[in-house]
Formats: sequence, structure tokens, C-alpha cells
Amino acid sequence: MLKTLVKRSFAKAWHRLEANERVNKGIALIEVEQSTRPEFGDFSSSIALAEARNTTFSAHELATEFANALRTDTTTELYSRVEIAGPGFVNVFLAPSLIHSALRQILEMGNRFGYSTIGQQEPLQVEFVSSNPTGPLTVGHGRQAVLGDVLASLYTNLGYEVSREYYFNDEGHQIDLLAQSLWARYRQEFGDTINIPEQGYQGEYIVDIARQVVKEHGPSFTDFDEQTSHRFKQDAISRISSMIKNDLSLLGVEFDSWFSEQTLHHSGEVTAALKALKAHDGVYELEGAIWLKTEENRGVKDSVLVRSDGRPTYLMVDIAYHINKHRRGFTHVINVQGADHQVEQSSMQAAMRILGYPEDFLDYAVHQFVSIKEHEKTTRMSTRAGKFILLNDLLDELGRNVVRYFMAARKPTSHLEFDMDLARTQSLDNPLYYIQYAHTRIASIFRRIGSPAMSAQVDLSPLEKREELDLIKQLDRFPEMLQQAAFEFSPHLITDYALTLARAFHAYYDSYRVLGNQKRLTTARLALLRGVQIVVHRSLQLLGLSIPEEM
RNA sequence: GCGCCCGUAGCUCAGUGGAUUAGAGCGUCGCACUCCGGAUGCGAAGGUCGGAGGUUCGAAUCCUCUCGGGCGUACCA
Repeated sequence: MLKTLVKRSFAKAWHRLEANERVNKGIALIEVEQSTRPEFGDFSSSIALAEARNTTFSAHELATEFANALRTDTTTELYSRVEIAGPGFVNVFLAPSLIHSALRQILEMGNRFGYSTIGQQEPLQVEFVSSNPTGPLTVGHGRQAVLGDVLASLYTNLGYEVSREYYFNDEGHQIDLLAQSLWARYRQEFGDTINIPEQGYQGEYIVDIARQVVKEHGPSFTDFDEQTSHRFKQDAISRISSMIKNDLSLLGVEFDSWFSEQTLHHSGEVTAALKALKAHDGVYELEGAIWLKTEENRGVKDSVLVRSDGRPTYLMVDIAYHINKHRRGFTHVINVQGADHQVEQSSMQAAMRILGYPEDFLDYAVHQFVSIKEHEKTTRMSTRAGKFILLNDLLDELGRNVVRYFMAARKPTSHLEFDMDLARTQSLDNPLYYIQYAHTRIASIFRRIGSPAMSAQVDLSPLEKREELDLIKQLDRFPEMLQQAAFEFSPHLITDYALTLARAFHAYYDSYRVLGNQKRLTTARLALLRGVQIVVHRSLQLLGLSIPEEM
């Protein structure tokens, strides 16, 4: 990577500068950044400005010294020019041959470009969606599904051994309510006036399920006894979870494992988890309940683990679940969750601390909510009231690619306003198609010439236009951007990057002709297009979007 | 009250310490096709980066206060 090379050379030059007695030794942080304007070169450093105070030089004098140190480094031929500008910036202009070598590397790597081995195959789990099987997925879940799925791909790309998991709350109060709601709807089919419980589920889908039960079993369930309750529970769960799986699959999201909450209860892991917390002095009793000591973390008060009637809370079970994850050998766990789970996140982190797990074991990728804007009206989601826009409806109308793109293109910590009218009427002006079109145009030119294999040995020296060198520099940034997107839980960096790259490509392609009489030039430009194609391909792939050859 | 997130162009959003032109898409207005796919390109108009202080050589970006919006603040899950 170009930046790495530059940074290394800067560090070396700075090291030599430290021989000067007017400079303090060994504390400078070498910062290199990509220049924002062409006249500032390719990379620049403000190190002289930041470090002048640790020397007896002025910032400008220090920059001069530093620039000289860079220029006299004869071991490399990185720069065509080194300049000082403004109050003390040092700007370097890369030699074209160096930039060409970056493209050569991309051609050599092909579709492996951007992969990294940082993760060293460490087992990492991404847990996401994990919606209760009490109703179909909403657009909010859709955002989480896309976020989790892309993060999982990103970490795979960084060399982690990634597993996607869905945690299934198939036990507890909400499930009881679900069964009761289904029972009420079932009896209503026979004209009985049984009401849905106050906090129960009102959605139309419960009616559909009730009708199916009627169809299969008739009026045979006359009382809501233990057996019927159990039956309705399992029936509702299995039907709703297959709805959920179906929606996810339409979105292109596949899980490696589905973890059932019931298993934690049956295996005794919940009890064991409580015991472990007790052994670490992490709990206390008050008013007949057992509480977790959260040490007033981020303004969050202590939470109940075991109710006074002896039943464990959701948090208690969740702690057992995380112990289970740790035992399964995951060294990193990323939980993707909505912003409404803040308290749980703090409590869980506290529990992990109490149990002595490493600080980096558990991370939360938090995302804000989604609202749908349609005809100037904004609708918010609420599952229980039965008023929500279903992910399924969105997929039906817009298709997997558009939905995934819109969900991924926003910074997760920002509220996402999904503009239906825009998504519909402008689907042809959609940025997604603009990116895909870049790939298509390149695919088309290679089809036309019979798609010869592109050798990395090709002579790239004819690539001397500023647009060509800029394109290569953009391609070269790809791996670094991917790392940032992964570590900052920010898939939108990929969509931003891809859009910028596509723009640069379209502009270039419009003003320079690739196929021509000059063989060397044509070959070199084809190599450049291949490089762009590789990176666009990889971007779309990581986002889970289709990569069209034709549109 | 307390905690977290957000406030940047008409709309939807990037940018979270760097250089007297703060970016993109959509929308508006104008221009460019005998040419590798026009799902394209070029240009224009449009912003005191919610407000006020502060830190710094340097602030949309960091700190404090403040105004506005969202989400929490359950012996719900």
C-alpha cells in the first residue's frame, strides 16, 4: 500500500532527524494523510507543526529540515517532489512508477485484493437480528440484518473465522402472550368472544396462523389447558420462525447457527451462570430478588437477575448465553443491536468484567432506528400494536439489492429515514445502479475485445494522465478503507467509497478513449480498467449486492 | 432529572483536528451524443456546519454550557 510505504519513509527520515540535538528523541507520532488538493501533493504530513514545540526550531525550520531528510534518502525512489507549504506542511508527490506498482499489485491479487490476515483465523461471532419469534420482521430488523451480514463479511475478509448467529427467544413471558393471542384468535374463528390479552399480539398474521390451525385441527382445542398452551406455543413459534427465515433469505442473509434460549434453561446453564457470578462476588440480594452489581456504569443502575418469585430475568439468561459463547471458543463476539437495548449492553459488559473475560471479548454494534417516509408522512414501528411496515413488503416492492443498498448506505448511528417515494420513483437514478453500471461498462469492453487475461507484467508506463494516476491511488486505498469499515462497524464507508470510485471511473471513461491504435497505451488502459473492475466487484460482493455483467 | 444517539445545501446524508473554494446523491437551471453501453459526462445556483464560549499554530471535528429532535431510564423481552 502506498500510504504504508510513505509512512515508513517518513519514520525513517524522522529518525535521522533525531540525531540533531535540537530535536527531542523518540516521541513523535508519524502521521501521514492523503492530500485533499492536488497542489498539496499525494500525501502530506503535519508532523513539523505538531513537533516544533519539542525542538528549538520553528515549525517552518523543522519542516525544512524534515524535507531535506526525505530528499536525501537515496535508498528509495518514492517521490518526484518534496515540498514545504503553508505554516509547515510537508507535501510529497509520488513518482508515477511507484503508483504504477500499486496497480500491478492489484492485478496480481485479482479478486483476492483487499483480503487481509490480521484476524489470524481467530473465531469471531456476529450475533444479529435475534428477533423474538412473535412476529414477522420489520424494516428495522432489515437494517440490522444488513448491518450484521456486511460486518460478518468484512471480518471474514480480514481473516477472522466468522460465524453468524441468531439467538432465538423461544421461552418466557412474551411467548406465553403469543400463545394466548393465538388461542384468542383461534376461538374467535368459532365465534367465541375471547379477547387478546392486554399486552398481547394484535397483528393480522396471528389471524392467518389461527386459520391454519383451524384448517388442520378443526375445533378440537376447547380449553386452554397446559397441553394446548404448549401446543399453541410450539406451533406459533415454528410458523413464525419460518416466516422470519424466509424474509432473511429473500434479503440474502443466511445464518450459520440458530441458538435456542430453551436449551440454556434445560441444560442448567442459567443456574450455573448465577453460581459463577456469585463466586465472583458479582451479585447481592435485596427485597427477595438477586441483583447484578453494575457499578453505576454509564448511569445505568443495578439490574435484577432473579425475580423475587425465583424466575430468572432475560438478562440472567443472556449472561448464561454469553458464557456459552465464550465456552464455544469465540475470542471476539460482536452483538448487533438497536439503540433501545442500551441498558442491557451496559449490564452485560459489567457481567463480563465481573466474570473476568478480556475487555475485547464483547462488542456492541449499535444502530439507530428506521422510519418509513411515504407521501410526506413518517411512520414509526411498533410490533405489539400490529402497526409496522414489514421487511417482506419492502423486499417485494424494491427487491433485495435496493433494500440492502439503502440499509447499508447510512451510518449506523444515524437515524435512517427510508423514503419510499424516492426509492420507488427514482429507482433508476439510484446510486446502486450507478456503481453497478461502472462494472457493466468495463465488463462490456472486455467482452468486445474477447476478454484476454490481464497479465500483471503489462507495461503501465503509458498511464501518465492525472486522472489515471488518481484512479490508481483510489484503488490503492481500498484495503485500508475495509479495515476502517470493519473496526468502526461502518459499512456505509464501502458504499461511499464505491460511489466515489464509480464517479471517477465514469468521468475518466467519458474523456479518454481506451480502445485505440496505440497498442501500448490501449493495453495499459485496459489494465487500469481491470483494476477498477476488481475493486468494484469486491465492493459489491462485500455488500452482498449483485455484480452484473450486463444491465 | 440522568444516560446514549442525532442536528452540515431545498430534501436525504458523508466528512469527527489540518491548509482563506466544507463534499455527494436527489431536486432546480444550462451545456455535451457520426465515438468503447446516455442507467453517462461537464457546468451553474444553493450552506455564518443549531447557538454561545473555550482549548489549539489550526475546530464542522475536541471541551463546557445552551437550544431542538430521537431512544432508553421495568422484578418486559
